[in-house]
Amino acid sequence: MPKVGMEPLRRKALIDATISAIGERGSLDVTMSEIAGRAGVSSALAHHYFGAKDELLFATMRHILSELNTDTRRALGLAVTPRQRVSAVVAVSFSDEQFQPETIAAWLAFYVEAQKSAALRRLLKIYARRLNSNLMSGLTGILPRAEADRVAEATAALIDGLYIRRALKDGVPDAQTAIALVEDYLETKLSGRSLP
Amino acid sequence: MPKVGMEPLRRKALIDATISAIGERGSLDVTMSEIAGRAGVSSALAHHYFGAKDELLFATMRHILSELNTDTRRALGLAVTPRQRVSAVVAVSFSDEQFQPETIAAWLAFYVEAQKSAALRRLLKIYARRLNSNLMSGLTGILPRAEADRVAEATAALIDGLYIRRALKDGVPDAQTAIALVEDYLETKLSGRSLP
DNA sequence: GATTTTTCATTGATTGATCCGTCAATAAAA
DNA sequence: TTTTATTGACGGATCAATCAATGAAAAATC
Repeated sequence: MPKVGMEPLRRKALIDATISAIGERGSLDVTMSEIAGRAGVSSALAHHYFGAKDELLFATMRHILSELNTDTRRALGLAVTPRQRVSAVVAVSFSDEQFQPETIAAWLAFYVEAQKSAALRRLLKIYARRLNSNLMSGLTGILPRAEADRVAEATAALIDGLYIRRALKDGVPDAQTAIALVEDYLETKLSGRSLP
Repeated sequence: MPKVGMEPLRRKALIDATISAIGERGSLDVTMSEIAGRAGVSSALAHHYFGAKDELLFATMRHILSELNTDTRRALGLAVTPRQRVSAVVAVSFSDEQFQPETIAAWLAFYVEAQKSAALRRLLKIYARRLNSNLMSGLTGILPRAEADRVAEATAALIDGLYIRRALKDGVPDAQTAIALVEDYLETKLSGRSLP
């Protein structure tokens, strides 16, 4: 069975297993054995490819954010008007790929872990900055700078808040409702406005 | 030193120590020894009064939510108009007592833990329901039912989102700005409206 | 008021379980 | 024969939880 070129396959399998394990258990308190087991390998192999648990978790978070980024770029590519850009960012955040319980649970768990790990914190700051930048790329075409800043901040907070509530399966259960809430907010802030 | 009636004092000290330990470390991964040490007692005593670590954590979360509730009731008591009731709820959420890094970090950590612990999940659901109910107690005096529901949901999500961002010390660092953001949202949704 | 007894407070030491990370060994391509 | 893939077993560290033992206040007894 041992064939060459297993590394990328195993890495992918282990990262997927990490997401599903974290998603099911709802926290980063998953053992290397459990993750490896889900990926169909021994825990020793997980250590072989990732060195330490920290690095596996880090790689997993990077993978999640990377997918979010890819999806966002694709959606932004299709948007034409500034208003569409804003909606595209929102839509992706609650898309089927991103708004899954497993992913959300992992995202939340990483948020907590970021308080301990400087590396994770850096990663999440990048996410936050990117989300802000993506929102601003649309908002600055509609609102004056200062106001755009505030709306971006509020929208980002709103998205994060809906995420966390989803994680607890409390209130706003489905993506449709979540999008509607954010869009409703944006509409009241943007309606009737145009480039000043 | 051993005197009678130590129990309530120790319990309080241990809960305070738990909050500060969690706040400093940023997660529930604190040992009983560390907590006990901060409270100036042995870990055996912590077990003596709380039985298990779970119960100490549970008691700590209950304490945090209980304080939030007390403050909210006081603020609501001073509010006269429905609009003031809404603002009171928001103000308390970001008051000096509630919006402290330690408390926020603990709150976030408990959010994650709630996915594992049914007891904690129940506690947080109560918090969510109470927050919603408190907001609605003002909003129903201003908006029609359906719309009030949506605004309450969005406001709650906004508050939670600002909390989580505060935990990461990213964006919206101070309470003033946070309150301004939420109030700005409320103003756009409520301005010019009155009981239909 | 002096004593004995009971209750409460407290801890050091220990146990048992969990889990990360390592390592030597195996097996199959290349 | 060298490289790559893979694992079982193990060492070592950490911790939650227990327990027997100690000391000191309070209550009961005389």
